[in-house]
Amino acid sequence: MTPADLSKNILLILQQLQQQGVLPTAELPAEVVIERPKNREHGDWATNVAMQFAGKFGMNPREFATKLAQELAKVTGVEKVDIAGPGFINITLSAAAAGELAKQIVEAGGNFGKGSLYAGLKMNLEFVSANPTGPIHIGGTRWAAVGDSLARIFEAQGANVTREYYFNDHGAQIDRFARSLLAAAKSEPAPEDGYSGEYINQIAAAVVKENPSWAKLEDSEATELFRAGGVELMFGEIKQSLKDFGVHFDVFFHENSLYESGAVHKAIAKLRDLGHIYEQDGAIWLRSTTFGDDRDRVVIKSDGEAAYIAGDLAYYLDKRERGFDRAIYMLGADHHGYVQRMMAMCSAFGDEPGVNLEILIGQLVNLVKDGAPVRMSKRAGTVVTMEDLVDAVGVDAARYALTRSSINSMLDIDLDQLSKKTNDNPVFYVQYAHARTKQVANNAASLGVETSEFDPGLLSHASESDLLAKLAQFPAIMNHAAIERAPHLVARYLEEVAGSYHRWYDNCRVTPLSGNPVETIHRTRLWLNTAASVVLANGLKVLGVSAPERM
RNA sequence: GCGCUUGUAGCUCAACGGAUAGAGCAUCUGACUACGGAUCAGAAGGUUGGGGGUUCGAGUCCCUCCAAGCGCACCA
Repeated sequence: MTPADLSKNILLILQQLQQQGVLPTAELPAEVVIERPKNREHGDWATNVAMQFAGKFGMNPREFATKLAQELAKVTGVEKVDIAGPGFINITLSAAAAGELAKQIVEAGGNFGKGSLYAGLKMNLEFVSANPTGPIHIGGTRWAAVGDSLARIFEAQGANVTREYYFNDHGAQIDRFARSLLAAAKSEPAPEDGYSGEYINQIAAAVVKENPSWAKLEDSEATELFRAGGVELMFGEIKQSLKDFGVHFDVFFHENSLYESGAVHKAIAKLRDLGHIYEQDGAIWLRSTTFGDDRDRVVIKSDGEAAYIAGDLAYYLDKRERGFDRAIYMLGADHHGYVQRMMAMCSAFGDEPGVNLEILIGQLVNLVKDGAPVRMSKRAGTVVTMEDLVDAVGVDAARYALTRSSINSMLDIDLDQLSKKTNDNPVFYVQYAHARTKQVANNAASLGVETSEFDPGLLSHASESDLLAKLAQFPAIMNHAAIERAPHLVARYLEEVAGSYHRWYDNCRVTPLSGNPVETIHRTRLWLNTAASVVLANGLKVLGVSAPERM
């Protein structure tokens, strides 16, 4: 008996009561929410359905709750139903009904926690998309961790997810990058608005090595040489970093390709046909104010060059033409000003904002040293890259730390904390719980405890009831995390599971004390131990964190 | 000035509009001749930034004020 089962049962009972005329006909709730009460005395599960819907039936909540409770108490596996406060319905399950779940989880294995919320939906999730003018720094690293987890969460709901990275390899910043490389090759100071740093020197040297005759070229040709070579090297480095971080992208999309293929002009032509393009002051404009933007946007500048948004138009159209039902962009808070114009663009194409196009804004990562914020600066040596972070704490700790907070909150990364390699990351708490499940299983095997028996009624200790209830919530957590686009919910949940598991371990032995016989209860607990193992492993996988057998 | 996000324990952060606001770290006190002590039990720690409002019920929704980060281009 899981919370989902309870929910279904309650809906069924409400329908029956209506048919019997006990309840008046009124629209039934689409879903009955079952919660785990914070207070143990309130039973195993609780629902507030009476308070939320009694009004619609013209009844007071307690009266409604009483009628529902009478029927609910008859359901097999339900031991006790109480009505509390303004109309909470508190449900206590029999130990056997609750314990049944251990076996279900073990049998579901890697599938436990999956759902069908987005079955068949083609999603394009674009994240990181850091400019290829330098290595990925800590901010982009956050999106790498969160975005990949989110993709896994969507996939667990049946979505077909394409992870995509957009390389801004077109336009002025790449020009600056190319000129910076050329300057470095000539041992000249970096251009005023250019890039500098050790990595620029290294890339320049690498391009020089590949093209020994570069110095004979005109500056314009040499710049092209350095552009192509530099961008290529940067791509390679970024891809390698992402791979080392455990993040796989299905598509690396090059902005430049939109210009080379004519997709930009095609997109503008389409908008022109739709009547949303006009000309003024020598420039081509998108009338985005029609769709809620606070001003119209220049698409082609008066000098004939495309504005940045031109690429975005073509890129979005390209995604839709590739068959994606939903294009999700993950952007940093410094880009939140784009949301309105992007949504306007979506509308202009005749699509539905928020459905076909969704933009997730995440807050930036702050660097902190000695309690004071520091600005990332190459000269001051305070740039923290993805590689730096991984070198300092490892992939598991890095991904976990970046994923366990809501993207709506700013994250402080403490430089000293990083270099200390401390044990205060909760990931170790969770991983240790998983390792423990494996060690317990090993001990059980060597002492001849097997899964040949399962008597769920024996899982009656308070810590077992607590652990079972916690495990039962995993599918709901995964569903919620998908709807809210919030991978941190999974991390927080795992910490709770780990806590429940550790407490259970402390109270209930899977292997008998030496000299004592193996009994049914030990064999039954082995199922629960494996169930905990399954949930911890499935959850850690969603976060891209390893589930070690020993630490 | 306008907009987006945030403000919760000493610190980092949780909490579908639900009951006594929770974890980890840090602090203090206990627990292995018992499946790994990277653990557990317990203590302490809060006017959820201030003030109004909505309702059976508000950290959560609305208004307002305060504070912080970010953004308001024919830059990318």
